[in-house]
Amino acid sequence: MEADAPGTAALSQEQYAALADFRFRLRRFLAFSEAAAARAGLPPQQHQALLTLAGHAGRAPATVGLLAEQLLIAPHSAAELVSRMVEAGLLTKTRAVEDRRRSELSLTPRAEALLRTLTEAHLAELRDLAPALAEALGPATR
Amino acid sequence: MEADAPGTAALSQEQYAALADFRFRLRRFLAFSEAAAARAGLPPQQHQALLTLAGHAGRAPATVGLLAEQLLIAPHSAAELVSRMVEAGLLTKTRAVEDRRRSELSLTPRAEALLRTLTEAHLAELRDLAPALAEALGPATR
DNA sequence: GCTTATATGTCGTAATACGACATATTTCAC
DNA sequence: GTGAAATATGTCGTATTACGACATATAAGC
Repeated sequence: MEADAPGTAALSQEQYAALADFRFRLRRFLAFSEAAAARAGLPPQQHQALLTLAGHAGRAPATVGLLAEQLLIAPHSAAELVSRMVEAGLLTKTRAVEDRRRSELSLTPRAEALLRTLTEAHLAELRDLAPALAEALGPATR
Repeated sequence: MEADAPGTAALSQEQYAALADFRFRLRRFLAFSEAAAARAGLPPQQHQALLTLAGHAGRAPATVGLLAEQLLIAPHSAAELVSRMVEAGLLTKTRAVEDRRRSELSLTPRAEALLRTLTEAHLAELRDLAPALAEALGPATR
């Protein structure tokens, strides 16, 4: 029973409320994150770029294209982002020797220090928010 | 042991990777959401406004200020958003009788139909993503 | 009734990702 | 191995949207 066609399904008030609540909690986490980055003098996307690169350490050298993939932006947008970050002294860019089309990216010491502080704050915040977020995740799907 | 001062704490490679993974999954969910809204002809923020209002149904009439609060934007930004949505035929705005400063908002039938479709798609997507998201939430805080 | 606070609204500005386009390098078919 | 196609990065002008600074209308408090 209750196999309503799309557009006919009876969505309950509770389902709207639960999904709205989930998105609200998400927004607050993201707002926390942006505020923390701003306090560190970083635009939010630059923070995400640093985190992505740090999380990728140990694997093949990171490139502009990798950043685009992970940040879900177009390659040429990643190129612009990287260019701003190099200018800000957060990244260094080196032409790869095996494939001279690629630029290999790495964090400067300043970027590493900023990211460490930010990551500590985020892990602490997530320790607080994770239970409620996970909770909000459940009801939305029932 | 290991009560390092901020900025000295040893963040493991795993912690960076886990947090990066969590944010990546979040981005993909948000990208799904934006794409779904776009398919429905809605800017993402207008979708969130509709969801917020629908989730609020049954309580005191929604106002521009409520929207600002829930979307974490400034009241005057919410006013602009609402104005665009009224123009798009998604919302109706009525001056409240008890307090003529307030505008009470409600969804048009078209908005309700769009939101229903979108919400169905989101609940389905979350049914898929919730386990992995919840999983990614845990390791990041350990 | 006068001051202060609240709710909404207007306008110009800033930030950033995009589309359209361009260049350099590599790969692949032949 | 050479030309065509694919890949990786880059440039520039544009669009979108939230903001700051400012403004108006209404309400509340004394």
